[in-house]
Amino acid sequence: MTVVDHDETAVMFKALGDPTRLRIFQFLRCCPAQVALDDDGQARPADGPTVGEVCCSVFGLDRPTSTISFHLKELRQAGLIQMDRRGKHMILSARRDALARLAAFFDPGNPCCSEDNNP
Amino acid sequence: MTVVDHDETAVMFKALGDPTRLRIFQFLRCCPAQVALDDDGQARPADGPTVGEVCCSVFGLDRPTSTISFHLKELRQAGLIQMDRRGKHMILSARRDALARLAAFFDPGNPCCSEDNNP
DNA sequence: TCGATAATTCTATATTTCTCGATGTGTTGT
DNA sequence: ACAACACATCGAGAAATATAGAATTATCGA
Repeated sequence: MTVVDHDETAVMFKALGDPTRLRIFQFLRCCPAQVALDDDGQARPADGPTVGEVCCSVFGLDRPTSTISFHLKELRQAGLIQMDRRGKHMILSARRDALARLAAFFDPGNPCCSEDNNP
Repeated sequence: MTVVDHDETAVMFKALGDPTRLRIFQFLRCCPAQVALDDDGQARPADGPTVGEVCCSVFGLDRPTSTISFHLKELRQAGLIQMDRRGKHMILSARRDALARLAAFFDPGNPCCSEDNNP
């Protein structure tokens, strides 16, 4: 059984608790980055929305990129998104492990009363 | 397909984004209130943890009830919990519709790219 | 190397949030 | 009616957060 760390999970929820960040996250979730295989065999986002594109698509130019940058940092530090440099751009993508973790948190079949969650 | 209101969902996430509230919510989720049938045939929590019990179980007496009250109000206003008066006590319970909504939000099968979510 | 582009960091400010003690409200038992 | 109990609300203070503009870093192309 997966041990759920409440504090880490709370950080994720807090990150998603801001409407601006939630819109960004939903946008990224819906525009999955193409993946390419690394030299190591690791899958890495090879193409996808950039910071500017998110800023434009989600907010229609009426917000400075510094604000978006701030929110992207929050999402990244919460473990919700990944940012990979691609030349001058940064490629953004939602982290699937984060999505899986949150999905598991709300899974009705999840035995939440185990000692993992109620120490 | 259910239309997802981002702002309302963000309010839920914000409510769960505080460690104190997340612990309360998890506690309530794991201690489901017994339900009784109302005169109208409506199911209502008939028994379950009270404010004082939550305060004691989750925080071990080292917090004033006013603080817990503040967080319970946040959870209630976010639509995450229900509070029913039972004499001097308040019976607390996690709202199943909220849980279902959040579960649907993270459901991998959820077609998040529909116009519902990307206006 | 220089300029242009993309994005981050810095600084300041306004707002919100969390916390706690004191006070208030509602209910039960006597 | 009155005291005791459970909980909510109020008020204040400290801390965190969101926002935007200015300055900075990093990368690419000429």
